[in-house]
Amino acid sequence: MRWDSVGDLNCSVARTLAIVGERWTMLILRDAFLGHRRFDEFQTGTGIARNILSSRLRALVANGILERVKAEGEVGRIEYRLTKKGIDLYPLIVAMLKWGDTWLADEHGPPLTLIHRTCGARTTPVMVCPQCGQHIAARDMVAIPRRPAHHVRRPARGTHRQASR
Amino acid sequence: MRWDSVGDLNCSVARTLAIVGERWTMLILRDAFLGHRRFDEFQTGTGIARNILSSRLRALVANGILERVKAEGEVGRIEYRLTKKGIDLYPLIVAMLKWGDTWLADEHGPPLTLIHRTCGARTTPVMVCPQCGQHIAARDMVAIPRRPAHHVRRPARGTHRQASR
DNA sequence: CGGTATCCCATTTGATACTG
DNA sequence: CAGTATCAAATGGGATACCG
Repeated sequence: MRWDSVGDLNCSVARTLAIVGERWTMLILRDAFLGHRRFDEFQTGTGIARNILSSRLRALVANGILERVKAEGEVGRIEYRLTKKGIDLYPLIVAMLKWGDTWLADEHGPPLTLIHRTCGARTTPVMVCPQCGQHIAARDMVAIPRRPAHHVRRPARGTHRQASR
Repeated sequence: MRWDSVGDLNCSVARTLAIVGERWTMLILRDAFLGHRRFDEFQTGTGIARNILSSRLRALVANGILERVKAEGEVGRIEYRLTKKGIDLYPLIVAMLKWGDTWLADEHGPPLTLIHRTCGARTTPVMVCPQCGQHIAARDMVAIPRRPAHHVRRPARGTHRQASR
C-alpha cells in the first residue's frame, strides 16, 4: 500500500498518522506547544531545512492545525498559531513526552518538567476512564469495530485493501 | 539536521519520535494492540511491503518494544509480542485514536469503540492531572526545562545544534 | 523576516521472486 | 509461515542562493 492511501483507511489511528505522522511535523508541533510561532523560531527550534519546514507548515495550515496570521503591530510579521484542532493534539505530545521520560531518559532525568498551573503541582498527566476514574491499562480496554460482522470488500484494485479498524 | 540525530536531542518527544515516529511503525503497533502477533497478520493488517515490515519489526525488537518469541505448540511459528515498554505506548495510540475520532471521522462515526472492561463502560480515556484530578488542557500546563538558565553550547560542528527541551 | 527555487544525492518504497 | 534478495522508481532531504 502507498502511504498516501493510509489516510483513506477506515481507522482513526491511520487517518491521524496520515496527517501528523510525518516525523518533522510532530517536532514542529512540539515547538508550537512550547510557544513558538514564527518561521525562524521553528527553523532553529527543530533544525529542519527551510524548504521542508515551509512545506510542512503549509500542510499543517491546510489541515487546519495551525493558522497563519499576520501579526499585529509589526508589519510583515507572520505567526503560526495552533487552532483548536491543533491544541487538541496536546495529549499526543504529552504521551510521547511521558514515554520518553520513562523509557529513554538519561542519567540527568527528564529534560522537561510539567507543572499544572491550576493546581500548582509538578505533575505528569495520566489517562483515566472518565466513567469510573480508574487508570487506563491497555489490557483493560476492548476495541469494538463499528460494524462487527459486516466486512465490505471492494472490487480490489491492485493491492488496495480495506481495513475495518 | 539529519533525522538520525534527532534521537540525540535532549528532548523526550524527539527521542520518542526517533523510535516510533516512523510512519509504518505506529501502524504496526496499532495492530499489535489489536492482538496481532504474526508476520503475516501484520502484513495484511497494515498493507506494508514485506521487506519494510521485516525491517520495522527488527527495529521494534531491537528497541525492546516487541519481543520475538517462538510460539509453543506450532513449530516454526514466530510471534511478536508487546513488551512492558511496548504496552506503555498505549496512551499514544489512544491519543491518536481519539483525535482521529474527533476531527477526522466521516458520517458513520468512529470506526472503533473502546470499552473499559473493569467498569463496563463504553468510554474514551481522558487525560487528567493525577494530583488534582482535573482534566488537562494544554493552556494549563507549563513546561520547565531541567536547567533553566544553563545553556550548553557545543563547539558547533556543522549545523549541529543542541536543543535543551 | 518569511519564505521560494534549484540542484542533486541518499534513502525509502513497492513489487516481485525466491528460500528454509 | 517467516522471512531475504534484488532492483527500479519515487520521495525526501540538505545546502545554497535568491526574492519581496
